[in-house]
Amino acid sequence: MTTEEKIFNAARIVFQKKGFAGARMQEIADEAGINKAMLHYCFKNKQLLFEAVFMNAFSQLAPQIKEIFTSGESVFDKIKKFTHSYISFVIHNPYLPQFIIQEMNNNPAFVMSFLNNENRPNPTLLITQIEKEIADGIIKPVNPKQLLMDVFSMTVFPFAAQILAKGMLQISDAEFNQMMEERKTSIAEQIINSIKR
Amino acid sequence: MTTEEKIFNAARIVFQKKGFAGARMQEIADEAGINKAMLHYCFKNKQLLFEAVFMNAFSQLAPQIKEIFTSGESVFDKIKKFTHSYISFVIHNPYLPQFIIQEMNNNPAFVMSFLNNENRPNPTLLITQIEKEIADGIIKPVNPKQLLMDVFSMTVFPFAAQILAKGMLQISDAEFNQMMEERKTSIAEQIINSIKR
DNA sequence: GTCTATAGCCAGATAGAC
DNA sequence: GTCTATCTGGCTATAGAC
Repeated sequence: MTTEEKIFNAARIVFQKKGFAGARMQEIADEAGINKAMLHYCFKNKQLLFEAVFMNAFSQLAPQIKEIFTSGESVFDKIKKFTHSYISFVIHNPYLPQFIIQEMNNNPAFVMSFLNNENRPNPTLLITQIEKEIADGIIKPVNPKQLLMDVFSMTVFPFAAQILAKGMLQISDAEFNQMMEERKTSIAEQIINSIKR
Repeated sequence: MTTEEKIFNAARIVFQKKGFAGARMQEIADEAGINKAMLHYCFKNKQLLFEAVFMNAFSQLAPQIKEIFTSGESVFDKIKKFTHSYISFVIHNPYLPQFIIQEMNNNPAFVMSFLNNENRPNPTLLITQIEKEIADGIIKPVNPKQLLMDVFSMTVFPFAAQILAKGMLQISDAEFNQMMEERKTSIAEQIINSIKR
């Protein structure tokens, strides 16, 4: 593993746990097992190191969103695939959702820059598809955006609010993971069941 | 409005927007329209000021959780009441959920201290009640904790991930509020519909 | 490329006048 | 109580030896 990779991985851990403002360059250096000066040698400054980490985090999740937004399958299949692939991935990167949401709130301007480029996932096609399947009598009449909000909510929230959820519902780490395994299929089942004709 | 109240309100605004680590005492003082030294005169230090704000934020939401956890109504009625009252409140305090979730992640140890006291909302009774209504044939067999996770997810997530959700689904502030109004009733309808016998 | 030492700045906190 | 001025520590960033 190159020094740059060691720094990058350490930075990911620290930034995801503390956020941009709370992270300390010294802590990242310690985590990487190298000297603080190397961070600046490799990544110039804190902001650029952060942007590298954030962009990487975002790019790991974006393809799955893009898939549900643009693939040619039926709406039901898309929902099934999304919940399954998203949870499968994020169960091994449990701090990613909260990290992204947090930094979006703390620094919306910066983040919007690459939510507004032409590569951002665009829901228009999927919304049109939902409207078409409603017209075809496959799906009950629903607000397509509400449907998408439901899917994202049920899938992402348990991870984004992980500590709160564990504390409130009094569930252990093991039980949490077990529940998320179940949700890979149960979320799609419930939603599809409630909207199918 | 007393000076203390001016400071407290300013602190709430800044802390909720920037988080503990990102907030600056100077910014809070400017927001309050008073001098930085007054912050320390009134609240001793940044940590204590933050704790006052956080505890206040948490105590505004806790009663609604307690209500669903302990009141004597049916499970269906509880779900209906919770989604309605939670959204009604939070629509006027839209940064509260994200604020609480963020600081829980950044500083779990501190927050757990008052999630672990005897006053914390305890879900045990509600879980028992759900199991009873399942045994009575009112509710289909489901994992009670998954059911609660569903309710919280659908209700809280849109606010917690507000900026992300607005960006992804391309919805304006007005449209967002309109959607949340609909969700006051639609969430409960969908969930109840999917679990009732 | 990797380190030590340090510059320079900024934010939290305090002293002290009024 | 409210202010101005200042101290102090810690953090980002850099200079410079090896």
